[in-house]
Amino acid sequence: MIPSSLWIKHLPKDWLAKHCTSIPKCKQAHAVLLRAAIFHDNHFASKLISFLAVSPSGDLNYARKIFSHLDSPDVFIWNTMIRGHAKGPNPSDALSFFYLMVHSGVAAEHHTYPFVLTACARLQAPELGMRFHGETVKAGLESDVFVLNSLIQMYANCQCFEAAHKLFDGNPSRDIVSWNVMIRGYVHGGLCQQAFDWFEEMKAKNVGPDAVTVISLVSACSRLGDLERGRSLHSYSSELGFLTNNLKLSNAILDMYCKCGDLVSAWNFFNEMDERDSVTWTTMISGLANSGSFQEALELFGLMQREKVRPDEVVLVIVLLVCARLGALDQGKYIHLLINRYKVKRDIVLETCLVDMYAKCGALDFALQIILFSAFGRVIVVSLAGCSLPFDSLEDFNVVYVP
DNA sequence: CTAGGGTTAG
Repeated sequence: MIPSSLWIKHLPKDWLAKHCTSIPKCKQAHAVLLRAAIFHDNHFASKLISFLAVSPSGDLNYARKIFSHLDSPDVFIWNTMIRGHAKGPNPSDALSFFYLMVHSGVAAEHHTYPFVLTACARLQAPELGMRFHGETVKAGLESDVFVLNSLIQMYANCQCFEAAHKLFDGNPSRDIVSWNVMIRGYVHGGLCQQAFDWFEEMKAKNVGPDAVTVISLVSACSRLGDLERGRSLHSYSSELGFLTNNLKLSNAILDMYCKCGDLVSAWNFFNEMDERDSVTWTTMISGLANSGSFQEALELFGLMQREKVRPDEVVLVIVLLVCARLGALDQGKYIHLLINRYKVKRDIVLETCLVDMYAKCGALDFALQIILFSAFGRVIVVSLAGCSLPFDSLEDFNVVYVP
């Protein structure tokens, strides 16, 4: 048998980095590390962990599992775990990892703070963010542009605009991202006019703006239903060439036309797009559905199928709602079949929509079947329309009205 | 290795 230390030398140096591109491949890499008895080597484990924790097609739980077997993770690995959790569904886990790291004797550094501050921003926890702010000052990191921008973002997203301004005003380290996070914070808090004012000031000062700036402003127009301003941001974007190779901006503009009720412009824009992803399709389909064009929404979903775009849970929710609205049982059953065929993640929203669709289509036996086999125990069926509900708060429940 | 963006029910 080849000694493991020799065997691993035959792997190209970047084998792991290139290899960790999907969950099954990570499992292989994991096995290789175990066999080669280098699983506890931070250098190798960190490649695995960074894919699993940070990549959108990763798996945070798997990353945690691997992490828990490491003897003494270095600061890079800790940062990666904090980063993954800050962006994940439970940002407070990022803070738990931060405290675990500090308690294990590994000191936070300039890479660490942007991640914990992101977690604070998402948790709307400015008091906690202020504590980290203090730590960055003590560590002399406040002028690091990454730390600075994540501090501004944290305050702006928590609607602490005075604190955000204090950091922003006249700060020599600030850049285009500092402007963008301020604007984003205003839009997030519904203060859209302030966001537009900042945009004007930016242009006056010859800073940026870039595609990210425009996305925030376009989404402000969607919220306000401000078609005129949305349209002018659209032409502004094409003039400056922001629309080429920027699906996120294109999707935001498409959504803006839909939310502003201009389905004709939306449809034209959709047809002119040279690249579309599942969000593009979802946005257009939901635009049709929300404007009452239920049949057209289903037809476009059919086209999406023929174009072989994998439906995600969001678009399935929308078409299920359409089926419920139309009482289209056969189409609804077909959507149910697609959910199984594509192994779409069945979250509580999707599950509830399935129950809702079957119930509204009069197929109560199917609706009950879903409830019986549901992984979510809190799906409630209220079997008579108009009856009052015996709960003070519906937050913990998903209620389905059966007509 | 790091910061900022779009779609989601009842």
